[in-house]
Amino acid sequence: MDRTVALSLPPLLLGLAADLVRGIDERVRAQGFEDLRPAHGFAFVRLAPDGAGVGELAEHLGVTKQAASQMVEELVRKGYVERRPHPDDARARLVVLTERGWACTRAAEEASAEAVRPWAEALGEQRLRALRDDLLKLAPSGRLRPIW
Amino acid sequence: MDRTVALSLPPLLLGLAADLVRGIDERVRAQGFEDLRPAHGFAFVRLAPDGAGVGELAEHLGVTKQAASQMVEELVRKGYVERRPHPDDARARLVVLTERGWACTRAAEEASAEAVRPWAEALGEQRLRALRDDLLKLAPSGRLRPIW
DNA sequence: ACAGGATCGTCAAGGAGCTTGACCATATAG
DNA sequence: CTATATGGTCAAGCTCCTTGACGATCCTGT
Repeated sequence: MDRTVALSLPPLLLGLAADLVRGIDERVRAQGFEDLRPAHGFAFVRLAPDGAGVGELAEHLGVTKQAASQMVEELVRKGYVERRPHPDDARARLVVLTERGWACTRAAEEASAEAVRPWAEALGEQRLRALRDDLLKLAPSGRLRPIW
Repeated sequence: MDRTVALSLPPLLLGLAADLVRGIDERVRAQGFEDLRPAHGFAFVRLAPDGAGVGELAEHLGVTKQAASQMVEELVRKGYVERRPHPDDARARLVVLTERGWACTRAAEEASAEAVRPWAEALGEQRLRALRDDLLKLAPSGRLRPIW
């Protein structure tokens, strides 16, 4: 395969990803959530549906349980989540979003849509959909972790 | 524009970017460069052509001069770069790759090509080229910085 | 029923990588 | 030829992550 094409992809993709993260982060902060960083957004993704345990959150973020526990402690202190006793397991605790946590999640969703909007203008709806389909085929793992 | 498409793009793109970084990093390390992290690769990108000053490197990475200076110090200690006096400015120093630095750069290039190879198989050469063209239109800024 | 081991989560200490603030040396402008 | 701007470093501190140790609760085999 064409090596020139192959070698041009990583910088383009990583640059675009960095721009995207920055764009979303700025908008979310502008909505009044200035005490949050992008990493917190990745946590919310896991916590949003039904809550999760600290271990599950750690697995999702790709960090140790201790690190996840510390992040939860921070989010509790800032009022975005709360720890509840797990219904079936007295060892475990279920970390769930508070109302403020949900408000932030909605703001992040809106921010994402706005950050992507210029792409629709640049590519057209059709190619944007094709882009989505292509990315879907490349099957990224569920893990959303800031590795670099 | 279709909100569903818009909202599906960020996780896909970020997940793929994370996978890509991990894939390249693993291959580079496997080639014997175990004392380097992805962030060093971004530095090499800026240093490779003709070297650069600490300030320029800092700008490229999106960190303070002090942070860039510390990274240079680390790379000097590990033998990947060296500091030379700047020909025209006695204040400045030119940071350039050593032979080992160039070897690593070549290894990273090869690693990138290999990490992308599965994409060509999944999409076909034509759509991969279209993907490249689309990403090019979305004009990411030159900055390659791990923000999240 | 219960001993042995696995699992959930936290506490504590330490380290890597970044920041801010202060500072020299040199370059450039008025 | 002072006055200010710029390139780079030194030092201290902060943030987020890690490893290690631990108590509490669960599960499994006998």
